[in-house]
Amino acid sequence: MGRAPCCDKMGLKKGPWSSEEDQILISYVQKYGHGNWRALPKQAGLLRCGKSCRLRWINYLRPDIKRGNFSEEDEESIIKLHEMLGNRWSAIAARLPGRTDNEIKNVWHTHLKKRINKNSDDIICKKKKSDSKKEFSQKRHSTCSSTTTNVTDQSGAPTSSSMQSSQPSSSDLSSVAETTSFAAEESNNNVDDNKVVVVKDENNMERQFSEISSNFLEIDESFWSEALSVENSNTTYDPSEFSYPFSSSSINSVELAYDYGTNDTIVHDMDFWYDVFVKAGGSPELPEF
DNA sequence: AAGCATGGCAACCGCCGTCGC
DNA sequence: TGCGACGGCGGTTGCCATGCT
Repeated sequence: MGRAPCCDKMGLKKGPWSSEEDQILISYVQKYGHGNWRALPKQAGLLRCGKSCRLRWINYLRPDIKRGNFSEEDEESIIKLHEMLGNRWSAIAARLPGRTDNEIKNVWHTHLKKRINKNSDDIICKKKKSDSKKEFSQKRHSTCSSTTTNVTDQSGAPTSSSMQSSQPSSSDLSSVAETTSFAAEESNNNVDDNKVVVVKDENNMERQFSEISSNFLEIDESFWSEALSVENSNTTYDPSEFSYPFSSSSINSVELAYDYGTNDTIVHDMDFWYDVFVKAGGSPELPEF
């Protein structure tokens, strides 16, 4: 069953590309483009399969390829992106202009994975930081004013009441961020995992965030760096491409990642989320970019 | 200097999703 | 609706360079 690999065709060359082959491919693509990879080698006079041509072009011959060693910043970006996206090399590459998925994958396996393991001590430190954030979150219950309501969905998924349909336009986001404020009172000072914070924006529109402290702990540097990357991409993002929320039970994450969960998803300005996060009791020391 | 081990990286393989017929 | 062609992706392989003994 299944299609035979295209390179199984008789007479097709495999292995490293010669400079002559490279030149043929480059000049052909520059002249005619690469509308059909399978047909390309035949038309260009290359004894390669289309897949091989495509790979060679994408990973090596493309004019916008940034060659050379990865900078420290690049490597940090990869580590953070991998933390958020996992082994989705193409998604990571899309956020690093000029770098290919193959290159990033290689760098990860040869350098960064080892570095991560080596830095496991740092992860422990990060955990301690999260613990202090939790402490901060609990402490604020005695000082921060807000209203709370019960979350009714047993699965932990956002309830319909917490997924509001009214959405600000993208252009409104900055102003919303500046003026978001808490509703005036808190009915219960105890930490209760079934409560949500109700935040009102400048239009007096209620916006709900759960107070499940463990969910708050998921909103760490990774969240902010991903939010930043989404913001910098300057496009409407695809929720499926966004690693937050990790699960439907992460009510805060849902609320943060989606603009109240409608189909017309809008990404809030990161300042907005930071404002909400801090006002909701997140450590003001975070994020650290 | 020779042989072996290890690392780095280009390229390949096979699976999957999408699209057109 | 089913099927094949195709592109894209992630995992893996294998070659070559370098380091070590």
